[in-house]
Amino acid sequence: MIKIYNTLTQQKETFTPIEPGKVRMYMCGMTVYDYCHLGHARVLVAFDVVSRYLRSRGYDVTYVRNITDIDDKILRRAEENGEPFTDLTERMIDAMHEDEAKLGVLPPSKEPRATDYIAEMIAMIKTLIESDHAYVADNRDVYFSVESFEDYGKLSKKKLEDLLAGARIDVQEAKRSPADFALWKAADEGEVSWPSPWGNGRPGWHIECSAMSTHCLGDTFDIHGGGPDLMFPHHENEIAQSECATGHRFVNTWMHAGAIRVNKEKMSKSLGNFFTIREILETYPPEVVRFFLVSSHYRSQVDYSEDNLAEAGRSLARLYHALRGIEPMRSEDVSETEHDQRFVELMNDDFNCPGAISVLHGLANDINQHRREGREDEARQAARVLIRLGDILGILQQNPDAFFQADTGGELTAEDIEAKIQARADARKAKDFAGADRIRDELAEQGIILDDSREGTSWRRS
RNA sequence: GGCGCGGUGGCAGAGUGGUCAUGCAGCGGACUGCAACUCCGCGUACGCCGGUUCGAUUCCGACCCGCGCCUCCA
Repeated sequence: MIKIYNTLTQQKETFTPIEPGKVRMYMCGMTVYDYCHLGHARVLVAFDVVSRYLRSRGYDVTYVRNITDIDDKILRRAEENGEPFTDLTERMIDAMHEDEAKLGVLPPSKEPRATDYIAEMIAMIKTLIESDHAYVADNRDVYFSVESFEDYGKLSKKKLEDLLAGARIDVQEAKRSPADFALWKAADEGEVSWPSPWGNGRPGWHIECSAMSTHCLGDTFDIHGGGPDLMFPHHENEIAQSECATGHRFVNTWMHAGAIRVNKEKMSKSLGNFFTIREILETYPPEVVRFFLVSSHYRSQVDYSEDNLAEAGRSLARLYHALRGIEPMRSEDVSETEHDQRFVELMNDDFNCPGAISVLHGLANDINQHRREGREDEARQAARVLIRLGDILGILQQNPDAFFQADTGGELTAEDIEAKIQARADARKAKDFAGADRIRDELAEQGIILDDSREGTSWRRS
């Protein structure tokens, strides 16, 4: 029994898919006008884990994550760059795919792009106009009439009168109500546009997600997720559009990830305090970044700092140490253990990854203990379980040596290091400990740490 | 101002009405030529004040502090 915290009801609920055995989920993806930052990575990883976990529990998951490839910010950036907006978006989509792959984020089942769904958006807008939920304004924009939907605000718990009273809402002449939002924006001469019954224009931001999710998943689907800052107005508006257009409940479970913070402030584009995934990957291995992200619950906010990332690296290293130099037993020879059960118990409770990681550490401890006491089979079995559970979180799938010895731009090659290790072994054999220690110290200065064991000496980059 | 979330040991971070989170760092011991790795062990943790209770970090209320949303942002 899986429980998920539903933003809509503000409580954990037992998850019951609409269609038994199948899960239909949608996540709001990126607006591709710039490189992804850590906040994006957070959401990407969080929902990647959700989909992996649900699949591991036997669900047939259809995971749709859109790409917003038309938007004012994109047009502005392309204009600044002096390039067609499609060049910009193609480049950023490629970059995003690269970043995702590095972080171990599996491709979604479908990745619809807004520009491929203009017709569906227009159809939906038409329906909304026909049912008086939307209107064509004097400036040729089409707006959704917020007052026509009595549940408006149910997700973000906002009251319409409070929103209307809010001094920060821009009162546009053309809108009937200041809280109304654009479904279709009329294009000026020379602007990027598509033909529509209301003249040339481009879609508003929110309508694309309603059109794409409905088209790919149906009027009602199981899970809709996204970043914390999408709850209002984006998701609120999606609900309004979709429920008015289809007449059905839009989404059963709403999931929102917590924010990444830097110095106690939310990492965001507007504050400019963001770190892109690629710049962080210049310093930290991708798996460490992912481990850092899954080390805290998806709904809680996490503080980005070098120290926290470094600590995540040390914690992950402990897990890989346990796996090093061991041949895991074949999966089919390892049945479910109490560690698996504990892991599932924790993950069933709203995807408690930090708790699940504690199970992984328990497994590492078991492996080390078994090996120390010569129980090779037990160790190999536990190693299999560790790798199997790690896979659900998207970690621990590398060869441990590859993890420890990944080239971080040091001057020494693996061959150099092996040669020095041999030289040290010779010195030790000759009881020249001073000489042996000198070699070890020299390597340490280059960031190479040696681990001796009965089987020999292994090395890793610090 | 409205709405929402959170304050756990040196740090990170789960969780629970009454024996254990877990990791990092630290300390002691074992192992080691010495280290590293590993193993064993250690540390008056639950913002503050009341209330409920046999018993509260966990439930209720007040208070203090921090954060988020209310505008484009994952």
